[in-house]
Amino acid sequence: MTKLMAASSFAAPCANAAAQPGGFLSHLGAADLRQLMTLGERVPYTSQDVLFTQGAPAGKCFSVVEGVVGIYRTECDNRRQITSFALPGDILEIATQGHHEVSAAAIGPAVVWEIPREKFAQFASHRPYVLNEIVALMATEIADAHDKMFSLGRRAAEEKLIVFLTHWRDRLARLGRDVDPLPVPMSRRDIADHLGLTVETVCRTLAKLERRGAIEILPGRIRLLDTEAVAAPALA
Amino acid sequence: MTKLMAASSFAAPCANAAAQPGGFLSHLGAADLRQLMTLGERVPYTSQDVLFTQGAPAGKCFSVVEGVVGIYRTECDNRRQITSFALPGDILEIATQGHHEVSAAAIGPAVVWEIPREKFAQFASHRPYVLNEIVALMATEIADAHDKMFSLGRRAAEEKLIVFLTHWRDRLARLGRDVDPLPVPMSRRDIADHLGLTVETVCRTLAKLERRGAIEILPGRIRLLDTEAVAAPALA
DNA sequence: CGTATCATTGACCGGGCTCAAACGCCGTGG
DNA sequence: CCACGGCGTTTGAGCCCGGTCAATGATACG
Repeated sequence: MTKLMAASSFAAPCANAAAQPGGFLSHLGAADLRQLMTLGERVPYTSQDVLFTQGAPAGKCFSVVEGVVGIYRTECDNRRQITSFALPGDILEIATQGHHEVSAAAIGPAVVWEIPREKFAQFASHRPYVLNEIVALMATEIADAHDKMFSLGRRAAEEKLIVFLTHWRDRLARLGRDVDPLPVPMSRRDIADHLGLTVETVCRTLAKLERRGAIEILPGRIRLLDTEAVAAPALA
Repeated sequence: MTKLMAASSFAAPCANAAAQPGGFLSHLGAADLRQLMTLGERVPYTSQDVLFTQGAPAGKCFSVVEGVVGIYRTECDNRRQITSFALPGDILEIATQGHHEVSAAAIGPAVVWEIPREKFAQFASHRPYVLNEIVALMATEIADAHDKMFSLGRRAAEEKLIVFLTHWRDRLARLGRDVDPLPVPMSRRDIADHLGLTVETVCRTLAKLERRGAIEILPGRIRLLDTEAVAAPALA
């Protein structure tokens, strides 16, 4: 019933695609990928490290290689809204011009592949198909944002949690991870700031779901039991 | 204190850029624009008309020419989240592949320029700079989405209203509209569904703001008085 | 003039927030 | 090795913002 942060389980090497800078640009040829690698560098971060800050000039693009990175927007330094959790293969700030509109920080240990904006622009300039990839990527990012806006504006606490957990499970599963006891590396505060709730409400709602037999809370993990039934009315 | 829908004020021709299909592609040459025009068509809509529906196959791109178009996502047909209000010059579903992720409906009379997806893709395929425009456009759309997520998750009702009104004013002002008595063509329900509130809360909060002297409620319009002072702590 | 829809206001309630305390885990230093 | 303190989690008590239900007024429309 208590917490025993098993962060290492998340920094574990992943067997598949995302180990390269462009799990996203998987449509690129091997030669392109190799050259792209040389233009950027792998940067390791430890828990809570900040990759970039809202308002700062945007000089690089980022791609998560290992771990989880939280993307968030703050105001007055007290209120925070985590807009997404980036996983290996996800790209950050690929089209940001000028200044960062959001901040990013590592949730636990992480490795990020970083490339200066000009170098990437130059690389893409004579590879028109790369732009198409980027457009497709941004389109799915926008679709995700719409989903989250609906959740934030129109779902109750319990439904927010269930949808969040099932989506999180689906994303990890798509990366080939073991999700039976679903790893939940982010803190209760992170979850709260992502769903527009408070820490207390997150704890209470999770406890309620556990009492009802919908989930089982383990240290650093959550086992999803009959969320399908509970979430049925909650799915699109 | 009551409502006298002055929708016509919003269908009024606008003097500047957005009268063309691509207020967005304003960087295009005149020749390009003229050809683009011939590939699409101007379609008039009346209030509440649906442009496209979430889940339907996406066959066209849209660009608002006159009026306001609400973009929304629904679930179970009762809950609705309006993710944005599109104004003249705004592009809709430009990069959507497959099916629409959202629906769109006219808020009052509107004129929309529509082009089949294949035709636009063909037009853009040998004009690489068009893709760059699209990427920039989507980047600002994503930044807007982050703003809205913050509002939905971390702002109280009063702050949501104030921020919404000031942003709306700024957008209209950028289009060269008269915003002193700020036109508010959307219904209270639309505003509620955009801010994650109920109709009653929107009414009550607006009334409270009026009582406090921050705004003045007129039929179809709202005059912003000292929102600067009230909104000061609410701005980023 | 009757009807439907929207806006507004009131009464009431409840979900989620606030404040507070207890607990477990971990790192630190004696 | 253990005591201590800090941090994150959990749980309780109480309250308030905002939702629900309901009634009234106002407006557009047929």
